[in-house]
Amino acid sequence: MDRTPPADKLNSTAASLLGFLHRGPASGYELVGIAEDLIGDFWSLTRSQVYRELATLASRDLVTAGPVGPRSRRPYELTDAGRAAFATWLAEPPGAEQIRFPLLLTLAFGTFIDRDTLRGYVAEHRVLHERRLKQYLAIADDIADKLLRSTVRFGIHYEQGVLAWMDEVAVTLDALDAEGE
Amino acid sequence: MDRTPPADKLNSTAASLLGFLHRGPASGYELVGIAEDLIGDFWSLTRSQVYRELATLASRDLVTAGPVGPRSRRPYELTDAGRAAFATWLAEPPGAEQIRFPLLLTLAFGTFIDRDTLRGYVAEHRVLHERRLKQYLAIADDIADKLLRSTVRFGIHYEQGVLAWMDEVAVTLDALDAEGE
DNA sequence: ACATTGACATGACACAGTGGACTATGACGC
DNA sequence: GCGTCATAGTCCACTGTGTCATGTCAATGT
Repeated sequence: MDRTPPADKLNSTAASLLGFLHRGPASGYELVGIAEDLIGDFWSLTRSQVYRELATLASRDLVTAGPVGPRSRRPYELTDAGRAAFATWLAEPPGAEQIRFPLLLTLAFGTFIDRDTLRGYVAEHRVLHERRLKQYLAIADDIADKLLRSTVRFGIHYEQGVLAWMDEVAVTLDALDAEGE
Repeated sequence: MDRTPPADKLNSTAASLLGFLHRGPASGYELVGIAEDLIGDFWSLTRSQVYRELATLASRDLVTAGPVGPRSRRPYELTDAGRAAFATWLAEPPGAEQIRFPLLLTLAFGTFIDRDTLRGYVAEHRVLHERRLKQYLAIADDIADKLLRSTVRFGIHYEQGVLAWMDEVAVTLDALDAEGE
């Protein structure tokens, strides 16, 4: 039997860390911030996971840990092996998105809830999505990197879709009330 | 100090299981199938998690495990306590959606990839989203429950947004090629 | 009758990802 | 000097995902 070579695949968090480190050395805390800034709403890095992965990456020599700096901040730097591993990872086609949208679940159970409560839930989410859309629109044109800008453009299309859908839901809820009369 | 009462909060998988069990007794396998059918693309239940949660729910008497049936299938049934716990959970406003979209991450790292590869990634995803949109459109009008239908309507708005965005990305990629000339 | 195949069904496990609690450090205002 | 707050890292429990192993039953061919 051919024994499978180690392969040492990167998980997606590790891969994105290597990616962000191309911008220069950064600490775990900064990396979380960078990811949040750049595509926070469509790609999450959590602190715990980041620090764990950095430790693992360091042990694999894909990054090197610098000396602890000012605020006990420890910068990590990409190694050549790290660059190579990232390039390999990038060559794989990205997987499908995953979405978990509790509001949709709640709506699916809508028969168990009174309509005003549902309306309230939708309204609460609506303000959130309006805020996001507004913010995306505000920053999109200032992003120099066209591809990075297109990720924000995704956000714009997404939020517009969500808002249009919410309008529709409002109409549906009213229609149900009218029927129930 | 007021000691916090146990509260015994449900996680969202457990809650959705209780919700789906309102339709009648079902086994773990069936529950996964039901969830998949009803809102599969925007709410995931994985088998492992479902079986774990069913065991936990049973130990809390929120469901009762029936005798193992035909294909070693074990049906679970909602108890009154389960119904109550579900009602309590429903009264909490649903949290924000979370989305992890690897393609966006890849795009954010677009400077490290040649444009044709990117185009290929986008094209691959495109067929997937076209297929989904088509399917949602095909079934939406046949869903009797208006609220359930609105979850599919979400899918329609979402996929339309994604497709419009992909068109935009294609233009952006072409523009970058033209510049690079 | 009996083996083969394949859909159905459960479970075990390892790993990835999340969220909260906790500690410590240093900048800043007072 | 002292409190406060953002910064920064660590730990831990739990939730969620993906894969593998095992078993069940029906249909099919021989």
